[in-house]
Amino acid sequence: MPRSFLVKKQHSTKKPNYGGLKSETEEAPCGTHEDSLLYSDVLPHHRCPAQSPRLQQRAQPLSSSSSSCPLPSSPNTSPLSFLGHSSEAYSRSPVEDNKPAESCTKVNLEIQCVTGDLRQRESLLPPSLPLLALFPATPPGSSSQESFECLDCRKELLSFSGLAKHKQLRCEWSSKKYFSCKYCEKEYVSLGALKMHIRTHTLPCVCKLCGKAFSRPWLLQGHIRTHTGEKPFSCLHCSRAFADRSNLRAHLQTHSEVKKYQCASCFKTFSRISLLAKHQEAGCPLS
DNA sequence: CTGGGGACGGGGCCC
DNA sequence: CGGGCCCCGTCCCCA
Repeated sequence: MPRSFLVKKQHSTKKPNYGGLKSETEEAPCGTHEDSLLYSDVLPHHRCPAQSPRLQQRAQPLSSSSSSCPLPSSPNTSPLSFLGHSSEAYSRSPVEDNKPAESCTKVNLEIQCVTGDLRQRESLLPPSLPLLALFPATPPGSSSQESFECLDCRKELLSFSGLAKHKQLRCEWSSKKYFSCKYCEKEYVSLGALKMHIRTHTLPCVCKLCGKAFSRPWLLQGHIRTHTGEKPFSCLHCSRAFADRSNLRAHLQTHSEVKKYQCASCFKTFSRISLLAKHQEAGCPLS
């Protein structure tokens, strides 16, 4: 599992300096803090068809140049900047400046999603660039009969109204919605999942003792136990206690005669899959 | 080198 | 829909 969002990134120091984190997030303490979802947090990446894994299969060659994807796709670029809106107004977040997060939550949220809906896509385009001009279903010179192609399912319709009706009522792909994270490339089918994921970027839960930031309250609670020394998870087989349930679970493996993870070659068992992996990487003598 | 503990992460599930 | 919790997992450190 990638740990790119881990706060702890200084491998050489056991006690990382969280001063920088504190300055950015201390005004958004967990528990009272509401997720600071801004426009830019939940606005979709403006993917051209070729950017979507699903759409990629059906992507048609729109153009040989990068202009085939006229919409901005960089997560660092305000998706609305090209619409004439103030880029700053839509891209600021607690991570990017030191404004109290609470002030950001007052922003009237406009949740959009990546969808195949023609009207929504069109609304994201500059008024000067009609959608059909960007994605002609009939390449110039290839046919005399003009048609309108659904970009999502490749079905061709004879009229614009037919295309609109198709997308509204019949196109299976057009009803699929995607919520994209502006900080990374991840996509989610629900807004709730995306909001939770965004917390791994914004890290709204801040330890008041050391300033370290976490994505979720219970992670902070677990961290606070490292300060207080509280160990609520006790082993039933010995006197040991743990601050973390996962660590108790791992500890319970040490009491087990047969460990959970077994080498298929020598049948030696290990309490952790990482130990089994090490055993196999080092070269099992019987393998 | 191995095994175990500590700290922490993300996704999913339930309420 | 959001919060809390659980599960599974990783990485680091140390004996």
